[in-house]
Amino acid sequence: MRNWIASYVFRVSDHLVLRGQVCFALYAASRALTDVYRPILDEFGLTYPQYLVLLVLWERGDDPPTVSELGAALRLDSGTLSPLLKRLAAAGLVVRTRSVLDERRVEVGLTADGAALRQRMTDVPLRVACSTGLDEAELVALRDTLTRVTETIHRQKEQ
Amino acid sequence: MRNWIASYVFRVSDHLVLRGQVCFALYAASRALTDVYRPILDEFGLTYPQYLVLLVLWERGDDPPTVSELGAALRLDSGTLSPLLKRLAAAGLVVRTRSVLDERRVEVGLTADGAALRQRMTDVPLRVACSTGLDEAELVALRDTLTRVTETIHRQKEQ
DNA sequence: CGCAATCCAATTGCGCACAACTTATCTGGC
DNA sequence: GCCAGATAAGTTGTGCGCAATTGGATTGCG
Repeated sequence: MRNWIASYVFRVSDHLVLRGQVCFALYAASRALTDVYRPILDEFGLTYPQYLVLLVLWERGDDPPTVSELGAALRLDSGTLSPLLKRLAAAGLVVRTRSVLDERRVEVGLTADGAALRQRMTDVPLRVACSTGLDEAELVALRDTLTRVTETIHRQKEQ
Repeated sequence: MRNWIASYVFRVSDHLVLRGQVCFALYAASRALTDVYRPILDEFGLTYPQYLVLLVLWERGDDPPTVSELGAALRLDSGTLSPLLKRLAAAGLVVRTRSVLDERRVEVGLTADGAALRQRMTDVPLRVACSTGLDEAELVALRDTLTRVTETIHRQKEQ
């Protein structure tokens, strides 16, 4: 058990073991954290990706992003966002308006209800962070490592 | 509510900021890594969850797991696994057989093709690990932190 | 100006994830 | 042996996530 920690690459390339791979750890942790969010977001009638969209809109304030800009922030394409935004609009949280200057673009703005939701959800990240069992330093380190991995991968793709 | 958590959440800027949250970093990194797998697994006609199922089957060797046991290893339920296993069976990589001792159970075994695939895929984890840009120590630390988070969350759920 | 190339959002199709439910089988208490 | 409850796998329905395509708007180049 010890010497396999000492040699991640060698062991894995030799034996293809599930528990030894970062990829599975990442996949499992991501779904586990979504499980923590689900009952909390259910109180607000939201799914996790819908909540992420609202995070971006709250952050943007008076400057409603286009579907593309939302996609760039969340790394999601129109195939995912179009129906998701339709559901947020049907819930009365969001309005979609064709840009006057460029009719290809659709601007995604908050309704009063959508904007008001922000105040009611301020403690959500706190509740989720607690469930990880990590302390502050570990949370920050984890976030920064993951962000670095994501950016490394995306940089490679652009070339 | 502990104070250290509050300082984690509010470190980067105010409330509810996308880039400041571990949850988004995890979600983004998981999808980014799946993006790395996609073209590689395409060569073998597999999706990422199908590859994970094969990892478990290869690891088990002569002892074919039931659908439930597969589900416990991957944290997936029959609603996900049943159709996935059907597709693996249609691809000729897997056979599903009702247990003789307990006819509720379905044992998932490898075909010759499914078993042979292991040899052809030994270098897959290496190719993916390289794309993260992390060194060996970082990979091991990341994997262990994520595994700890996942287990903490699951322990909380069982209570 | 003309029009091909580009861009943007939406749509289609497929494969997860997961909740809720159904069907078949098994177990324990009597 | 009988049956209530538990268990296993499958099915249905919803919502992502992403590739590929479509249709309308815009840009740029000659």
